Amino acid sequence: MERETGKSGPKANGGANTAIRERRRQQLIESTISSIAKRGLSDTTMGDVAKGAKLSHGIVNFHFKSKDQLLVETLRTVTEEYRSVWARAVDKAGPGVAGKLAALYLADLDPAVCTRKKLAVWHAFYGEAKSRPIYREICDASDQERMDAGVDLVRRIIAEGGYRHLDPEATALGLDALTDGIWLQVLLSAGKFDREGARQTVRTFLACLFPEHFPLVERNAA
Amino acid sequence: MERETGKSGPKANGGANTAIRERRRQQLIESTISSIAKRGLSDTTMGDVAKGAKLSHGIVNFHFKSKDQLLVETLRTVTEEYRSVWARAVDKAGPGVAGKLAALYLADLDPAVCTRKKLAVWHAFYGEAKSRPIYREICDASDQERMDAGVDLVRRIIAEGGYRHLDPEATALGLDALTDGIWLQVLLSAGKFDREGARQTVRTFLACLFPEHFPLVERNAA
DNA sequence: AAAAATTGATTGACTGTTCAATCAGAATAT
DNA sequence: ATATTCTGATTGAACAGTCAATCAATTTTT
Repeated sequence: MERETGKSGPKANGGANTAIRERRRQQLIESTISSIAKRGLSDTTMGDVAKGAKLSHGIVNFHFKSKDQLLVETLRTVTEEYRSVWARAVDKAGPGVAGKLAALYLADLDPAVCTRKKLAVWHAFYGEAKSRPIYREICDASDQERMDAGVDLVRRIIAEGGYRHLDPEATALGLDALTDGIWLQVLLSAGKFDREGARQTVRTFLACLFPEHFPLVERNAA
Repeated sequence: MERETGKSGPKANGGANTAIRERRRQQLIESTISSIAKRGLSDTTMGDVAKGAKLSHGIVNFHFKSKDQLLVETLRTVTEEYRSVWARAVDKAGPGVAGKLAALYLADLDPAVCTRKKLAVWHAFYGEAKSRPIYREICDASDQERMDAGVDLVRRIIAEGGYRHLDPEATALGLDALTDGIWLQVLLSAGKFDREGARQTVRTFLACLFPEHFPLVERNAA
């Protein structure tokens, strides 16, 4: 039955129902995130994922070649989301270096990425990064990009403020470590995370590093 | 070699050869650490552990009631080791507050704890902390103790230096985050970790926070 | 002789993957 | 328009493999 002749064109049904396909994939990835956050990576089964997405058992392997691929794409999704959050934050910040710098490092505390659910996913993969090089590759690209952005801004603020005692790479690495560490505290703290407090801490550290750019506000002896 | 005769009492052979028993347990825990670091937590099997310890597969369940218990005791061991490292470091440091403070936070970079193997173990458990409350309990005790020590020292150094703009809890939390974040970088960096550089970074942050206590050395424009 | 360790086998539960059958919706043909 | 055909999406069951745990018989160590 010659169907592909005529208007259908070459890719005919190749991109058949891409809409529903993509929605299902998103749905399953979302369910994977939830399951990892709730049960951990090792206790997340294909059945859990399917059930969480309110789909049948066998469907996961229809949309994803294997469990491994599902996990990889889940990590990729979360990573990409994070990347876009900090990139947009830096972009939105004013033209000043200090503002951009603060935006970059405070972006880690954005409610869109700084939730226990998301952080549980990150760290679940971190725990296996050593045995699964692919996990590292995915994160590395994002991390490197952010690190470069940080070093660039730090270098510029050092030039502006004459902070001769600071090394750009080391300082950016330290600020990176600071926010990563705060993430860990969010993950391990039993829900009682003070976001505003964390933002204040980051600002204080920035103020101590770059006093010419960030005002050191006297605290009330509360 | 009077073992269970005489004084052993009622539990007779219950605690028969405690020495060798304890050595085997340590041996198996050590193997568990290596396996987690190499394969990740979810791919670590009882067989792997036994093989790594060069013991037979049936023996693991002889020394540990279950796999879960083995994992818990592994985490406990690593945690305890860490605790003793920083406690000793603070103790050994001179009487000055600044020295103790530096010792506390630099202890995280001690080669005894700051190895990818050990850090992989930590983070493997972190990834499942949410679903396994027992993991959190073990870490929490240690973390709280260290946090208290940090807050105490920070509070004293603030008093000494009149750093009125710093909040003790927030600052200690930030320094904690800094070293935790460096750990993460060690774990994810492909082996090329610069320990001395990390120590320098920590010192620089301390110097910016407490300039009266830590000299801010001018860097050579390298 | 008693404790510790080994070996091999076995059980039961669980999991990722495959697959035949069915469904739903749109395109095609009548 | 109606019937027919096609195809991707979905289901549920079955399969094959793995793993933790247990056990009995045996050997080694102390």
